[in-house]
Order: sequence, then C-alpha cells, then structure tokens
Amino acid sequence: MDKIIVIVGPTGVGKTKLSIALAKKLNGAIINADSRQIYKELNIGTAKITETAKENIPHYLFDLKSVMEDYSVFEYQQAGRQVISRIFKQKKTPIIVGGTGLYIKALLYDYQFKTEESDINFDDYNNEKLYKMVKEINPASNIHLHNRRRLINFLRRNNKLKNDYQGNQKLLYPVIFIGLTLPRDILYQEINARVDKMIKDGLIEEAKALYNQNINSKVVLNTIGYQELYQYFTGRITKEEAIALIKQNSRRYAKRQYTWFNNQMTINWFLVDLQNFNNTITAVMTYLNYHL
RNA sequence: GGCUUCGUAGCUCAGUCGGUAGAGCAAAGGACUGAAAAUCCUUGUGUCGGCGGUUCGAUUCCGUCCGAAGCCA
Repeated sequence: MDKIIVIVGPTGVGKTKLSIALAKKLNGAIINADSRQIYKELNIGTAKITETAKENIPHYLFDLKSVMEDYSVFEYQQAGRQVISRIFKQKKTPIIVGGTGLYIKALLYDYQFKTEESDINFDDYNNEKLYKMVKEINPASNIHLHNRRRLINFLRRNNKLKNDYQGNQKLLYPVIFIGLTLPRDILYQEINARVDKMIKDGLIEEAKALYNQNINSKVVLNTIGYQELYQYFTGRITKEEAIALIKQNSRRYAKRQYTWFNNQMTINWFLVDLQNFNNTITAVMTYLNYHL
C-alpha cells in the first residue's frame, strides 16, 4: 500500500469525519491541507478536529503557527513532503484532508518555488506599469491588470522564469483523489447550520479573546468567522449581521472551492449521505479497495 | 367609505415626455505557483400587479379591479 489518499471538498461536507473512518480502516495517518487549521489559535471557526475526535490517529500539520506569524504554500509544501515520506517509512497510509486546493496541488504536483526573491519595492508602481513588466517577462501571462497582488508576486518571485509552469500537471506521488459533495442547496443549509453551531460552541468567545489581545494580524483579518466578528466587536455591525455575513462568506468560499476542485484537479466525487454517513464511508471504501 | 402615494430582476430602487427596460446588492460561472478561508475577472428576459380602453404600437396615457402604505371621515 504505497498510495496517498486525498480527501477534498467544500467546507462543511464532512471531510474530517471521513478521514477518521478511512484512517482506522487503512492504518492511516492524517495530514492537514487546510490553510487555516495551520494556526494554533483558530479552532472553532476552522472546524478543527478535537483531540478526542482524533481517536489516537496521528495528525500532522495542525497547529504549526501562531496567528501572529505568516505562512506560505512553499513552507507547506516542504513540511508536507517530509511528513509524507515519514509516514511511508512507518508503513502507514498518508491521508491528506483539507479544502485548500493550492496547498494540495503544490504538495503533490511538481510545483517549483524560487528560493531567492527580488527585493524591489513596488509601492510606487501603478498597476499598468506592473502589468506591462509582467507581460514583458511572460507575454502569455493571464494575470489580470487589477490583480495587483499577483502581479507583484510574479515580479518578486518568478522574474527569472520565462516559461509557464510545465510541472503544473505532473503528479509526484501515486494519489487517489476522493471528493465529497452535496447538492448546492443542501450544502448551503449545512453550512448555515454549522455556523450556528460554531456560535453555540463559543466562536464569539474564541474570537473575542484574540480581539482583546489586540491581535490584528493578516491571518485573523482574512479568516471567515473571525474577520466578521471583529467588525461586530468594533461596533461596525450587529452580532446578527456578523453571523449572517459568516454564513454568506462561507457559502461563497464553498463555491470557490468547487471551482478549483472541478477545474484544477481530477477528483472522484462521492455524494454524501447525510442520513447515514456509513453509506458514504462504504461507498468510498469500495472504491478504494478496488483502486489501492 | 373618501383622498393621496406606491406596486418594475431574488432584494432595494431608477427609468422610459408612448417604440417591450437598468443600477447596487444577492446569486451564478471562471482564473489561480509564495496572504489561497486570499486576490481577481465575467454574467442582468423580467407576463415593468391583473383585466380592459385609446393608439400603428402601452410597462409608460385613461378606466377598473387587486394589493401595500399614509391622510381625512
């Protein structure tokens, strides 16, 4: 058994639940592929698995960083590849679980990152100028004029790479991609209900603790659940508005995840049985037994 | 009961001095190599409340009915 199993899908479909079930049956070790579960302080809002729910199955790449620290795909790629080889050495099955498509792709495909980067400060350059520079280096670039962040990223890190990323589609490991899905309207109901549950479970208190410590890091201000509650804490919106916003942003996030998984990777999709999740587990296991 | 205003896209509304209509939000689709739960792009056919009338032509004018809000009895 030398294959990696990857569980993907939109937020709130039940990836974590499936990961535990599969790990038990396949002598697995779980690797997080969720960009926000990397952070120690973000628990309820990221639906991070609890210690008891882990059922003694090894879990890697959770709680690596504090929200005060930055993190990047590159770091994730390096850490993840080390963990994969370690798990293989233990004769266990790596089970990668998460909703961050880029992390998964960078980890498993031949994504190459530059170690050196330019120290040019681009603050004085307008988008038109940046766009022109990018086009000079790579005329085939499809980065949009208005996407300043990506224009600058390209110029800072990839300015010596003239061709496109040919490694984009090359898998480095034997992988089985499992996707969990639900009809859109049902998924949205599930997401809404889960947000209500997070509130009941103490999301407001968790976010308030960060707010009270004056933590305004990039991560916190760019994470669904926390960014909206911060607006409530500062009095810009009401609690009800914040909760409604969390739901809306979660739904939009799920939609973007679908766009990625449907178009960037080839996934074997499984419809989740909400009434009896065991049916879902069985369906996935049947598939895996045939393909492992 | 009388008078007034309103009834247009899922929501809030604009508009057509009569030639079948458009913004914001919502929503949907898409891009994706260093913040990715991020960043960015694209997309607006709806019996213009119902039924009649005038007109070559009505969502626009007139009548009437229905519904909402307000004022007067």
